[in-house]
Amino acid sequence: MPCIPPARSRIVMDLQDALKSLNPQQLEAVNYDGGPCLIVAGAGTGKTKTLTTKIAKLIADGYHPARILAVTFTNKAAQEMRERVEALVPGTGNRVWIHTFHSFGVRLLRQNAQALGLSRDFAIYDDSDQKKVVSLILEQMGIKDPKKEINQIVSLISRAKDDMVSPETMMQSATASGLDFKIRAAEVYRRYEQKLKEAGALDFGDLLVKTVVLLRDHEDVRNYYQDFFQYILVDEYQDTNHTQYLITKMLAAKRRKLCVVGDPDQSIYSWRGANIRNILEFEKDFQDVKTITLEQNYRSTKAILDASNRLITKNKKRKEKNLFTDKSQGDPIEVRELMSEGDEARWVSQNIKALVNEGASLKEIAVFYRTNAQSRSFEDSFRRYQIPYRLVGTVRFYDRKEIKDIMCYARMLVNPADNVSLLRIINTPTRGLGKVAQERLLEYAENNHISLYEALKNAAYVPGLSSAACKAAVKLVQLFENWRGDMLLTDPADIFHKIMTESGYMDAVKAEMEKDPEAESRLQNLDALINAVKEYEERCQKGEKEPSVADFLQEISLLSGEDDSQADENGAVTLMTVHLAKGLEFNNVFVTGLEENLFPIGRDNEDDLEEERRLCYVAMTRARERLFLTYARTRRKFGQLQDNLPSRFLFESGLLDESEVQEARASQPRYTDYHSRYGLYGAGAGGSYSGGHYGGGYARGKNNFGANRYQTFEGYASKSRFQKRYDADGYEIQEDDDLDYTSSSYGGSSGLGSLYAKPAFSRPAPSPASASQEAPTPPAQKNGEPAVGGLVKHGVFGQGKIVSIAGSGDSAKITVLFGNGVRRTFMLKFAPLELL
DNA sequence: CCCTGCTAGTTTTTT
DNA sequence: ACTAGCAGGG
Repeated sequence: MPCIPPARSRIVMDLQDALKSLNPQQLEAVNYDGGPCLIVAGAGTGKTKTLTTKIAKLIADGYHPARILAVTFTNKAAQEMRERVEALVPGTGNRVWIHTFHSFGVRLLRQNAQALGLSRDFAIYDDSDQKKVVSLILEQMGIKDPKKEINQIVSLISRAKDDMVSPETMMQSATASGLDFKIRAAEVYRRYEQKLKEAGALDFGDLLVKTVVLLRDHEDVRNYYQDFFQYILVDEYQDTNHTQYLITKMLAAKRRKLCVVGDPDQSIYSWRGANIRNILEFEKDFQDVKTITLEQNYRSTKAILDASNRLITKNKKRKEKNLFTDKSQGDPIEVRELMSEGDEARWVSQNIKALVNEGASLKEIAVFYRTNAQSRSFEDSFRRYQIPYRLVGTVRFYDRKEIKDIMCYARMLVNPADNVSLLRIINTPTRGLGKVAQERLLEYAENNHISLYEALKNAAYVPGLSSAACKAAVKLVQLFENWRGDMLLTDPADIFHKIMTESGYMDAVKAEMEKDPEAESRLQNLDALINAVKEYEERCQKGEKEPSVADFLQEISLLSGEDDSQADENGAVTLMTVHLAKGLEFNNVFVTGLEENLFPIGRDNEDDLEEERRLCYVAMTRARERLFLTYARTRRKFGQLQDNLPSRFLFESGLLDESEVQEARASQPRYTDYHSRYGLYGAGAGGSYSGGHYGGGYARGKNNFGANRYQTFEGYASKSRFQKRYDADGYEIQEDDDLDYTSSSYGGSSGLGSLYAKPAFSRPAPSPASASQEAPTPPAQKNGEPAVGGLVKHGVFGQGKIVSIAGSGDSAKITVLFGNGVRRTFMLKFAPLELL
């Protein structure tokens, strides 16, 4: 966890020491034990420390650890809080209820599944599952082009749930609006709820909605928890949504022992349904609120704090608050204009190198950007400069294909009605239940109001199902029934292992490795999954609960990327979106892409702009010592080159001066001019340039070559202390000119079609050019039966030897090793081979 | 069943 | 610019 350097977090402090180390406001927050309490904690003001100390103090004062509820924003934050409480009051860390709202919901819903008519082992659908459901519904509704609407509708449904809007209510307002799309969306929502119910599944939103319903409609349950929780603490309150607000309010209604902590200036999740009003109006929502503001910042230098403060005061809708620090002024903040995103990445890389030379540790360096897409240029550049990095929050472990596949098998075991999961793996690995068979089965299930799995069981009665498919179905059902029996006898890790092997999945991956060595990582991931299950089992042992597949599934479905990326954070630069940076801190921070239309990203109303500003504020306030801000004058978006202006946030924070920029730009040639002068641009590129009339060049490269050289001209509104580090000729980094000719074709008008100019080191083409000119070859099996070891001829690949023949009938496959080393597998019935 | 080539969507952020 | 997902052909 980068937010607390290990050296510091390992200091074991007892409660008395901790109390002594607090400032008066923090101490007041810790000691206050009256009614509802709002702690407005600015960036870097020791919020987590205050919260954990407060929990420890409550316990010391006689509150029962197991009857304190602390809600955090992420699982990772929950974990951290747990550790810190444990350090302060040993033996209690695992007893306090420390959860995210979602995992708290899971816990409550499991405990009270009966009251809601819910299975304890409900499945949890993530957004890809949601999408799948919506797409099935749209298909059923006969929408012609369903793909277009899926994302929009999923998002509408999720937002509706955040606000406790039912399908019926949504339909009413849709009808009132008269908009076709809205009416359709409301109808999809209704069917969606139906489908989830049938599948015994809850989506993320449901975890909160059902919790509200449970507490609201079941007086006994409500009473029980209102009494049970003696104290409730909610962190990151500025990012709570309406359902979370309702849960908080209901739980705290009786005892009124509620403490919420947050910073309105760091509210950055409105797009996910978070409602900043929750914190702004806390004092109206609850009577006799005690408000404590933490304003002393212990994190950043004065320079950093001042610039951040200047920026955030440009927001109109905020609670007045003025952070101050005892720290020194520190190094000036560096703002740097670069010509392109490639340049930006390169500049950042060079500065990272410089920082490291000065003794900085890589793990104390972070690069932030507004959109995930921006990570790419940094990754490229870091690889060239050999800077180790870790990318946070992109592909989650549990989102990887092979993991999801196996998880879907497991989900089917726990919950046979889970159609979405079954659809995913019904033919993975391929077992003869292809598209047609799936359609028949789905149709049958739909007509008879049974689950897909039931249909599979009744395969023999499904009209139109081929006998082969029927056999395959019986086999698959047998697999599932066997595993289900095994679940009673053996532990989850063993079940997962059985799934992987007995389903044929392992073999399929291994077979894939023959062709594609990359597949090996999939095997490793599967191995990692088994390990994860084993770790889970150990956790259960410690917590003295019985491990089960169902429980494991629920636990991991709430994990995000950061939660399981603890691997190898030592000695690596951190790359992440600004959103993920919330709550973290680093000695050295680069905030990149500070351009209009990117950061702030194009949003059209004042509220959205204010949120972008808060986002920038969050980014800047992550830095302890050094802060670097960069923007690129041109950037590629959707493959189009765009000219951008520096972000208004640079001006608002007083770090850049309008006139400074204009002056510098007036005296400098434009980027595109430069290229035209050097004739680097080919005809194909012209269209994408603002000028649009540069012709006559040769190739269209990625052109950072030119951009890099350009830096020798100098003279921008640069305040870089590092600018002199460029070599006099600007060529210093030999390998960094990504002028590659592979990425683009010669101008379309040249008539060369798809011929690419490959660099010398590219892989040799598998098919000889001469062969590709030949006419299609006649079908196979002209003369007798093929046999292993026999010789064949292929129109493109030439002569080859039969390596293996697998399967029989229509699905028989033949693998041939050709003279040029190419190995190919064909369907025997289609193979364009001639027996020799 | 597997490969290829084409198209469309992506790029705002995610518990 | 890049990719995933597909239709169509072998």
